[in-house]
Amino acid sequence: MRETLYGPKLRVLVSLIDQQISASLEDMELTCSQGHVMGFLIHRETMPCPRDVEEAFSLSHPTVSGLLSRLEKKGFLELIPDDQDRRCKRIRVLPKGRQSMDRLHTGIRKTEENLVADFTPEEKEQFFLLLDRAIRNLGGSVPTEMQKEEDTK
Amino acid sequence: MRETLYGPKLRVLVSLIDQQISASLEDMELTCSQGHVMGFLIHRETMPCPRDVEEAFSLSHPTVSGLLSRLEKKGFLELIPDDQDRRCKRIRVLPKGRQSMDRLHTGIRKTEENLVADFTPEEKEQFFLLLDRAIRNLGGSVPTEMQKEEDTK
DNA sequence: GTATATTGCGTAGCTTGCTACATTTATTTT
DNA sequence: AAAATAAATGTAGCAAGCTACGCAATATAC
Repeated sequence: MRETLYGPKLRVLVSLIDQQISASLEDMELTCSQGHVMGFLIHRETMPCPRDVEEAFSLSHPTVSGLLSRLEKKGFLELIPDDQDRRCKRIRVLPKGRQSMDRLHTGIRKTEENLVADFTPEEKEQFFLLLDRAIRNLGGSVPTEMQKEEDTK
Repeated sequence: MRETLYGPKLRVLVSLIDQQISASLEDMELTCSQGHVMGFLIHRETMPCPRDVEEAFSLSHPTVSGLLSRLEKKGFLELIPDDQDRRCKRIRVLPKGRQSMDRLHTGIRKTEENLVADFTPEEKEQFFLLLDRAIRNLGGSVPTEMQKEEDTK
């Protein structure tokens, strides 16, 4: 009867993913979190607001606020007040932000590939489903991330 | 053909685990990280030094330093200069620290149970193995955690 | 139409992680 | 023995996560 803790394994895994993606983003002045946010922003045709980022990544609004303001300071995006709803801000990705896309994508893609390098297609699918169920078991909601708009429920 | 990213799911899962364990430790004035460190410290018969904590959790020394000083401030432990080697400090767990153990263990256990609440035994085993393989695929080593001293290599 | 929620965001202040640099003590070289 | 190296910790400063509180704008209730 061995101690079977998932928590520590999950923690290590996340930190390895972070390290690997950060390394690939190093020369772009982007951290891993910032990279993911940029990835999300670039894939939206309508200009998202901070709230959308919160929901996409299950982050609190002060965290998102900090991320966006740092990205703005570095010239990756602009925050523009919305005329329709003056509570909201619209996020406009600037050229510098758009340039980061390729690097980011290959970084994430490569890390994701490495992660499941020796998995069979069935195991990949299984891993996916188990993660989703675990998230729901803890009362969380599965991140939709990079999905196209139509299948976001 | 949908985008299949494991990273975001893993991130969300870790953050849910943290929240849940933290919640169970709330009335002990302990955070999740502090709880884990206390768990480690209590299971050592010889008084550990900060360096041991660094290695056990793969944390940097400033991080450990911060954790320990907060735990000291709250009366869970004492940091005592070592006479043999005056560079080192020895960590003495105080009674208040010892009392935290039960709460911590049930907190972790309950979260772990919730996580895989609707998993069949086979799925639990599968999840385990997939996590281990993913960690190895990214060049990491599977955490041993809370092991007894004799089987720590 | 006014009163009351609700929503979106800002700020303050905390913990936890990091890197980089400094300091002190031990150890190793020479 | 003196000098150089290594080891354990301290400190500064940053990013990223959080909660709690506040405020302005919108939506809802009555």
